Amino acid sequence: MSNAPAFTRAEPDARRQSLIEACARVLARAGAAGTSVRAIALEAGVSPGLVGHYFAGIDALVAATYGQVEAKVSAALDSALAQAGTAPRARLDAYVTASFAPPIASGELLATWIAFWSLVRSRPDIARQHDEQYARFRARLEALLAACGIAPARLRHTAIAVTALVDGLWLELSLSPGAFSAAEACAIARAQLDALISTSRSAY
Amino acid sequence: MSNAPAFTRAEPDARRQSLIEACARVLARAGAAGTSVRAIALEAGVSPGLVGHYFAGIDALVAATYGQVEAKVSAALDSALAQAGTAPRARLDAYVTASFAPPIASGELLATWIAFWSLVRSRPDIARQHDEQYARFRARLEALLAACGIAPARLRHTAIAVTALVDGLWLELSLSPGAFSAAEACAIARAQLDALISTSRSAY
DNA sequence: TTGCTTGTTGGACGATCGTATAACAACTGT
DNA sequence: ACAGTTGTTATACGATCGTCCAACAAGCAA
Repeated sequence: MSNAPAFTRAEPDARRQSLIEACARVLARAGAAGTSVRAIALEAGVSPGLVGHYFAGIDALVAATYGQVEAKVSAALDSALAQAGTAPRARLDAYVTASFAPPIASGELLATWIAFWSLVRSRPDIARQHDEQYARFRARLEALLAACGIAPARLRHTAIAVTALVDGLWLELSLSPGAFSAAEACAIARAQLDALISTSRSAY
Repeated sequence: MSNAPAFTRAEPDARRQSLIEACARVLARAGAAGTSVRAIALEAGVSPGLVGHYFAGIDALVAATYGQVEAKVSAALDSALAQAGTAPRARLDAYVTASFAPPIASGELLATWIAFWSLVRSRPDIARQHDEQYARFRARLEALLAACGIAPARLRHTAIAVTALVDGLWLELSLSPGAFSAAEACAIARAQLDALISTSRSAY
C-alpha cells in the first residue's frame, strides 16, 4: 500500500482554489447550515487550520466561492455569446438559453447563492460585492439589448426587467424543479423578450 | 418597580404565535446564522426549553415562520385586490403595486425567505411546503390574468413569467436597495404586463 | 381543599463551532 | 550542508450549539 502523502505543499493559488472548490461542494451537499471550517477542510483533504491561513473566516471563503461561481457563470455566458455570431437577437437568445442550461442552471449552485445572500444584509463589504456583480450583469445585458434596438431611455428598465425575470425563473426552477422545466423557462423568457422588443419598437 | 412575572402561562396558540414572531425578528436582525433556539427564546422572553415544547426543532420553527410570512403576504395581496374594484387590469396593477409596498416589500422579510430556502433542498417536507405555496400564488395570478383576456393556452406560462419577474425584482430590491427603487420596480412590472397583455391579444 | 394535568423553567449534557498556536515539513537562498 | 522562510498539521481552547430532563407553578376537576 502506497503511503498517502500526509504533507504536500501546494502552490498558494492552487491551494486557495482547491479550498474554494471544496467549499462549493460542501455547500451543494450539506447546505449552508452544514458548511463549517472542518467540513470544508475534510472535503479538501486538508487540516482545519489551513482554512484560516488562506481566508479571514468562513464568510470570506463563502464570498470567494460566490465570486468564482459568478466568474464561471460569466464565462459560460461569454462562451455562449461567442458561438451565437453577430445577429443581435440571436445573441440575446443565446444569453437566455445559456442561463437555463448547465453549468449555470445547476441546482448545486443554489446553496452557494443562498449562503452568499444570507450575508449581504449584515456585511457591508459583501453587500458591495453583490452590488458590483449585479451591476456587471446588468451592464452586459444593456449592451445586448441596445444592439436589439431598445431605445436608450428604456434600456435601464428593460435590463432590470430581463435580469429579474431570468433570476426569478432560475430561482424557482432550482427550488421547485417540478413546477416547470428548464425548456419552459427558456421559452417563457424568449417570449418576454419578444414582447419587450416589439413594444419598444412600436412605442418609440 | 413592578415585579416581572417570571412564570406566565399563555394560551398555547398565543405562545406559539409569539415564538413565531420572535423568530421572524431574530432572523431579520441577526440573519440565518445568528438565529438559534436561545436567541429566539430570549427575544420572546421565554426559557430556551420552551421552543422544543412547541416545535420539533429549529427547522420546524423556521418553516412555521415562513408559513406565517406567506399568510401575511397573501392577506396583504387580498386586501389590495379588494380595494381595487372589479376592473381586471386595475386588479392586476393593484397586485403588482402591493408586491412592492410594505408590508410585503419589507427588507426584514428577506432573511426569513433565505433561511427557508436554505432548507428546501435537504428537507423533503419543506420542499413540499414550498411547492404548495408557490402553486397557490401562481393559481391566484392565473385567475387575475385570465380576467385580463390572456388566452388559456398562454395562461400557465404567463403566470410563471409574472411570478418570476415580481420575485426577481423583489429579491434584487431587497439585496441591493440602491440599484433601483420600489417605484421603479413597480413601473417595470407594469410595463411588462402591458407588453404581455397586448401580445396575447394580438397573437390570438 | 386535594390531586392531576400541563405549560414552563433553568440548567446539564455532549457535540460542534471558529479560532489560535506550537511543532513540523518542505522549499529557497546561500 | 545549513539556516531561514513559510505552508501545513494537529491539537487545544472557550464559546455556543440543539436537545433533554427533573423540578416547579398554574389552572382544572372532583
